[in-house]
Amino acid sequence: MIDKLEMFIALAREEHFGRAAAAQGVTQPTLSAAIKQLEDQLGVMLVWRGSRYQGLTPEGQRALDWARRIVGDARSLRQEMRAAREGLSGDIRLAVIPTALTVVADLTEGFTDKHPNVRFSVQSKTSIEILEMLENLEIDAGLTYLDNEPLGRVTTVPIYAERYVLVARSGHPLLAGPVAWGDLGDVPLCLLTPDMQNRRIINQHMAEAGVAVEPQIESTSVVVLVSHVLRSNWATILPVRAAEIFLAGDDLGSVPLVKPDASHTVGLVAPHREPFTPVLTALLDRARTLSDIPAAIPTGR
Amino acid sequence: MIDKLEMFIALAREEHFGRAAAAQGVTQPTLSAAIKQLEDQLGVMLVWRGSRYQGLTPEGQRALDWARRIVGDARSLRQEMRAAREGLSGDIRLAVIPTALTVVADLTEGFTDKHPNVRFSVQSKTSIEILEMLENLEIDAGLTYLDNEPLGRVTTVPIYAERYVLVARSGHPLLAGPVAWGDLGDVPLCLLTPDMQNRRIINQHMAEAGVAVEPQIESTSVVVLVSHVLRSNWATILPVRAAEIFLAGDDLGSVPLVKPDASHTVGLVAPHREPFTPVLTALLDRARTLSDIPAAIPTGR
DNA sequence: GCCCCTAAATAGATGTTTCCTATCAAACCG
DNA sequence: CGGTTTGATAGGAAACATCTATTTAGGGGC
Repeated sequence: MIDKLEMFIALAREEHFGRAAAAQGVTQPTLSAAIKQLEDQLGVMLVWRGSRYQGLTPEGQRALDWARRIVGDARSLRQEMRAAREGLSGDIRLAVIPTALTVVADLTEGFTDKHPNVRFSVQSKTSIEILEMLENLEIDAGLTYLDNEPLGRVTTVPIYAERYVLVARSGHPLLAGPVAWGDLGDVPLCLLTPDMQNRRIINQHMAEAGVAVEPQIESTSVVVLVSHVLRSNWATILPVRAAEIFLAGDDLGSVPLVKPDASHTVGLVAPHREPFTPVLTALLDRARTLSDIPAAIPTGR
Repeated sequence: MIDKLEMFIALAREEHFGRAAAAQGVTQPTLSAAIKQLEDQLGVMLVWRGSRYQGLTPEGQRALDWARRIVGDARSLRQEMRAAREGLSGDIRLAVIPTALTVVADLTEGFTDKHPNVRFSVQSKTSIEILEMLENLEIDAGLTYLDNEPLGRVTTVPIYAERYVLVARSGHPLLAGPVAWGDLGDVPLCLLTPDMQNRRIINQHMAEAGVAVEPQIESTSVVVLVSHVLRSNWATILPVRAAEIFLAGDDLGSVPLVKPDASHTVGLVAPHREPFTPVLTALLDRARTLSDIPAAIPTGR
């Protein structure tokens, strides 16, 4: 039964019998049969049938919610029993927005010493993808914005308030002192792509300051942005925590972006499933110890 | 997997392999094997083993919590799909304290007209048993006190405030006017047994009024109490809602018990499992429409 | 309009799992 | 110390799951 629910979840996620089967490590006929059996046992159609996958029926949608719960709880049971057997162990699968990637090290610091059998798997995703993956049980927790766009039913632990700096090559004229959002009108910028919430936040602040956003370079990767900034007179806008790591040398400089002093909370999100498994509890605890780290605003150099 | 969790729950409830097997409709070796497989899959011992059942290990206890959730959610899934298929249908299993038995009719009234395929199964239990059965998934909802003793993690819908009357044969001298708890010192009483919360409430009020509680007849059944009262000069103390049904004829009379005007809330309790199944939602809604019924206090006749 | 390609369903074979009956071993009780 | 209760074990039949191979059904391209 639980196996079949897993397959059903995979099907809803992949929207394709063959891919869902592959994801579950079974063949396509096996998955087809499992879905059919599930439908027989529940006495309702779950999937619109044609010669190809055509989405879930309304009942299928409701069943999917229950399936996620049941499968999630079953995994929690197994995980907790393993923790009881051999201490904290296993994988923690994290998905993180690009601008918070450096914060993962704060989370894992000390954690891996205390729990050597816990492994982390970290992937960079958009905030929307993070919430989807959380729903689909593809990750155990995410690191993303908490206060900007709706989250759904999750547990959150705020970790820090994101503040923004303009980053440019050393000697860039704007690095002389604080820059207002409104001053960015004709600065050539490299920014994240608009599917990133960080970019939408920047768009919003610039729109409020009355300037147009027309970046010359867009990327899903902060590294791409920074390497462009290093080569030319482009500038980029980054959260302090994301910029710090690139500011160690003398090549780059940063100044705070003011008017307004924008701030958005970033933190850990986890499925709201009481009680939490021991590993997740430990991770949330670790996040809580971090949650007082002040987001220092460095000045330009 | 879910079947095995069901067997595990049954074992924890029955505390006996043979009985648990019978309760699940399987043979004892099957249940033994299921528990062993569960232990193998989870990699921990769940049950203390000797030549007989010796309780759950700590891991078993934690696993039991998860098992209840998973099995409960799986049942909810099945129930909701059946509701989607053929409208509201199925059994609602209720357990009710003896003094609230008459209120069940208020709950079912109108409900069975609207949902002809819903069947009710009602059993009379103590408030403690009701909570246990709720935990063990043996009932879908209970009707019991909400405000007196701790309930645990459940959803509650208050329905009415219980108020108490003294019930005696017509012509009994005490029926002349309101009776204070303190006046009951040497009245011969028939009361519920002390495992009933109603009796503990009565004990408490009488103790506070400084009189001893020494009933001559104790029973778990209100009918037994009333039939004794009908035959002799005994009196009994009942909530208004429980007494009403016996007061239609001229044989019995009742007077309010005052000083203090004791009042305890009675209502529906259901497992807290979001989202609720359609049947349970309907039942809770029905209870909410009842929750304004004033508990009228009749005077003696 | 026809053909081809992709996607899902079906058929049949094979291996695994489940669950029964029968029996055994250990502990408890008188 | 024998009888009884309780759970574990063994062995076999039935049910189930999963695979490979094949068929059926749409959809798109030409």
